[in-house]
Amino acid sequence: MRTFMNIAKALAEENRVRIILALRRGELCVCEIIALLGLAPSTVSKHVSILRQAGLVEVRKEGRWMYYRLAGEEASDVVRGAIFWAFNSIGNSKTAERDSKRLSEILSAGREVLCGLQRKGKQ
Amino acid sequence: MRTFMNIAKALAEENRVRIILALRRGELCVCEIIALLGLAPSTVSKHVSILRQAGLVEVRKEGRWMYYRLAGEEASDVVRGAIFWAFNSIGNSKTAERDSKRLSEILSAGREVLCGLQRKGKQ
DNA sequence: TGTATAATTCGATAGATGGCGAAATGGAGA
DNA sequence: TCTCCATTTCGCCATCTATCGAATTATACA
Repeated sequence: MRTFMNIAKALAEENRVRIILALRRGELCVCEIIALLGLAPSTVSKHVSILRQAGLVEVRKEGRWMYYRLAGEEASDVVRGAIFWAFNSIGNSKTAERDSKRLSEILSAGREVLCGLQRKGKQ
Repeated sequence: MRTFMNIAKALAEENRVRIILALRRGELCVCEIIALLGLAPSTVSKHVSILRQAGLVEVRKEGRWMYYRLAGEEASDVVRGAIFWAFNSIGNSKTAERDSKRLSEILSAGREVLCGLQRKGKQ
């Protein structure tokens, strides 16, 4: 029950749900999520932390950057069920489409622009 | 998105989730839910109201009593998906079993005892 | 019509939560 | 080592929410 409640609480906030939806495309670093949601870095960090504690997302560290991704097939039934429910319910919602478009712009600008020019793989 | 968020928020509270689980057995009147959860009537009323607004439960009025039941097959995908996710995730949890046992006791005592002797269907 | 009662609504309050900015952390590069 | 910067943690504040008791509503029955 505790696990389920943690996940339900994690999903009970729209910005966190938007993060989940945005991660369908693949992993994102924090600064990209910040750009998408338009929130303060500390706020976004808190949100992804809650999603991580709930088991909905996983994290990979690369240098100074943290890359978040959706929990995969190895995740528990509860987690996969939650993600399935969310995608099925709002995967095609207006909000999801708007965010998807916005995320395309953010990513097409190049991660170098967004996250600093010093980044590994800059051009 | 609004619909989904309403449901997610409704599920983000343990007492409300316990109500959902308890309703698997069939409809319950408010006083039975009160007995199960051990909360004040006003609190329980608020909870079922939130569940109803989210579309997770439906209500039937019979005299002075309100009978709540789970949303049925005619409900939207979002609603049915939420209920499916919850049952699949915690239908067999310790909490669910404990509540189920407790509910058996409550119901076996007879609704007349719990909800008043004046009730239609009394012996 | 009056009383009793199941349920809801209202009003108040304590605790949880989302938000930000400032400070701390940790890794990359000079 | 020192500096820079992405991210996180911390402290604070505003808002939301769960809870209760009191008042209200609505229905059954005398």
